[in-house]
Amino acid sequence: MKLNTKSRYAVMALADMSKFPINNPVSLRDISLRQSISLLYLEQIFLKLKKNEIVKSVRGSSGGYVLKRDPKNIKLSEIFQAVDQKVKTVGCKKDSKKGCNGKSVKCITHELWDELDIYINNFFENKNLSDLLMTKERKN
Amino acid sequence: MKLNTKSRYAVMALADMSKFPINNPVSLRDISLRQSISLLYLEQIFLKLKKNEIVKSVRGSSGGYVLKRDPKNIKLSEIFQAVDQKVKTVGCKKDSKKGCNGKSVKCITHELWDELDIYINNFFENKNLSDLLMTKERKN
DNA sequence: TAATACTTGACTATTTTAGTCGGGTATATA
DNA sequence: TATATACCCGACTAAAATAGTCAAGTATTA
Repeated sequence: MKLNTKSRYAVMALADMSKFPINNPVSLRDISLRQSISLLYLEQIFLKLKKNEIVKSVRGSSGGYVLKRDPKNIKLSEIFQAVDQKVKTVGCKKDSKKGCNGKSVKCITHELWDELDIYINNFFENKNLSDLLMTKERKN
Repeated sequence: MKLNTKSRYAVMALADMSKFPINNPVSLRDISLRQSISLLYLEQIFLKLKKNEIVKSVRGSSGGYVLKRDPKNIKLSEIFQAVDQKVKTVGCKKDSKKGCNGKSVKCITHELWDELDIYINNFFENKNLSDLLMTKERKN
């Protein structure tokens, strides 16, 4: 059970941005340097974040990306969805009336995986970007 | 974020076994047929479960595998550990005093991933094999 | 007009996953 | 005691997913 780098980097990059005054464009180059994430990879990730209305872009020199909303209003679950990281622990379809793996009955552990999905999603639903910063501040 | 088949099959197979009287060897062939899991793959999985003292084997004709403990006392977290499925959502080492990715500081989201790991592990710590069967019975 | 920075699709190497294969050994029962 | 059943185990492999890179742009500002 592992998180992929895309989601991890997305959260890291957005957390990085949150530390700067809103409306102040932050360039991917800077994020790349500060967080040690490949610039080219970041570009890929931010396109998705943009499409999903989490950030907006400011083109041209001294441009960059800007959070589209207050960090308080950006849930981690949104970020994950944006970068295609579904939290879907197994193949058999969630809530499917039909069975799993083409059979006519639900697999014996079906309810368990459904429950797990909900449980994990819940974690991300209840955390927003500003929560991350607060934790950080308390510690240092 | 996805569960691998090894852990899923392990739980499915053990849940299947739990339905039979304890001390009655259940053959992998039967589990394979009932749960539609490749026999050869099951063998791989059960070797691990055996090494980790979750089942014991009865060799020879009319042999099979037997749960080593009451289903009530087999936590899902044990099963996951047995089949090498660490719940470790990211690369940076849990609780590491040093930084992440070879840097001297913790990555900005480090605490978050630690928290997530604990959260998920908690789910598996608090569920045992017999819980699965009970859910099943309530529903049918 | 040069430099900065976003835009986009296609491509690729690496790693992980999900198995299979082959050749065993042990034991019950006919 | 033969034989079928069932566990044992390491090595191998195809396919999919991941984690990026590359090339060739466009927009904007200093």
